[in-house]
Amino acid sequence: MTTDTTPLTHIVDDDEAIRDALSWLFRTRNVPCATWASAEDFLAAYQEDWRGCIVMDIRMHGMSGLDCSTALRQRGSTLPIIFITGHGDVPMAVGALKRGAFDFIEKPFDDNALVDIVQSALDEDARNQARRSARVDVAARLEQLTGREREVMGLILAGKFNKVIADELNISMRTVEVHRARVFEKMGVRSAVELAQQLTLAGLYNSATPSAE
Amino acid sequence: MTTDTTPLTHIVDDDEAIRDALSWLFRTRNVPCATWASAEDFLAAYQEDWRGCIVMDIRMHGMSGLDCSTALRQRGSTLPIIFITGHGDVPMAVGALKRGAFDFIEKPFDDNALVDIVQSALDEDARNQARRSARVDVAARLEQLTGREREVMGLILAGKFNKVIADELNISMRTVEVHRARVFEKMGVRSAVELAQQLTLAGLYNSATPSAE
DNA sequence: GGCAGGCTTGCGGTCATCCACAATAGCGGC
DNA sequence: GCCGCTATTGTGGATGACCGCAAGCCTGCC
Repeated sequence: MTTDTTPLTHIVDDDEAIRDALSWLFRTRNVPCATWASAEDFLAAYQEDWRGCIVMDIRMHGMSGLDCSTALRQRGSTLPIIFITGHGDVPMAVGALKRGAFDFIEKPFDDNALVDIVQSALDEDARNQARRSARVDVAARLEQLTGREREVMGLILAGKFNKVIADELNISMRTVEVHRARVFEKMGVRSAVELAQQLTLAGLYNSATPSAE
Repeated sequence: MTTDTTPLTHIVDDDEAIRDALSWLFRTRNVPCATWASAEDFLAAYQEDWRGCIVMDIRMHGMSGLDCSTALRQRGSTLPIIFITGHGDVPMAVGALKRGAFDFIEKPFDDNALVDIVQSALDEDARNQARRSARVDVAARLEQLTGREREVMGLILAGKFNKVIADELNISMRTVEVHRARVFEKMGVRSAVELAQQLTLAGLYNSATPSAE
């Protein structure tokens, strides 16, 4: 678990008046927040393990909000982004949402509505982080496996007996047993069932389960 | 597999001129389509196993497109819906997309762009159907299980030994073995590993896998 | 009352898994 | 050359999974 960061609502806007207004709004509602005067500033500071959400103007001097969101996604971020715009149109809103924005609202907006949206964005991020950390954890464990162990694991998940695995890899059953034990140990599970659940949940293993029938 | 229906693009609009125009457009592009003069007509005819997508005006006499989509979702439909509007605004578009609409475009629209959107909607539906049919299949198998069998299955997926299961249910090991065999048989798998994969993939089992550590 | 379906159990045997103990061998780095 | 890591194999035994055969009990339904 590398999560030591508190959820923060990041305000990204090149208009100081807006930053101050939003900042004040969130603080009075007990929503921790930080402000950034440009997309560039925010991107420069951004760390992978940040949690929370982003409230960002779509039109700014320099990098636009849309470009900023694209850059974030490329860096693997899943932080929910709420776009704010003064002169938005339908295609822009649709494009932003289809690219994964959390919401898209127009100025002037209702304070209460925005706070509600931010709250649900924070909730979504919390859910994402839970799934994500599970995936990262499993991925890290997979990294520790040696090549042979990975091979054996694949055959275990294909439901094959140690005997068959030994045959396919042209090694003895005993060796398979050793690899198998190491796989379980390194993956932190105590049975093939747990292994299957862990990998299937994390979506890190595409078993070619031969559907019966 | 109950899928015997061909993917159809359903045009729902109360303006006959639009219906004719869209219908002509799709036919000339080899996209099979059907037309409906109102949301009510469409809903009355709609069947669970329909595939394809929906191109619907958001503002119509009688039931609106948004209400129609809500009704469809309540009936379990996941058909991608593309909204078309003459006088849409940003909040309306955002609302529609956040409720699961596939796209939201304004009139006048570009023919080629619409056909492209419909194509990707059809693709998405095909993907959804694949996932869905797997889920439905597994759900049907789960239905066949008796209460006791479901209980035993839960404990198997929790990674417990037959001995422990027998203990917890206050029955003999032999009985557990019988149930276990029936579970595998009815679920169409040949091992606990396959069972775990199938259920985890279908998302129909929330294993309280005690994370090692 | 009889029949079907579900839940239960025992016996005995085969096959698979898991593990401790013990050992050989290649490879890259200090 | 020694060390650490990985891959390899063997023996033997404890434990668990799976199966065929056989059978008793209870409940709901015709």
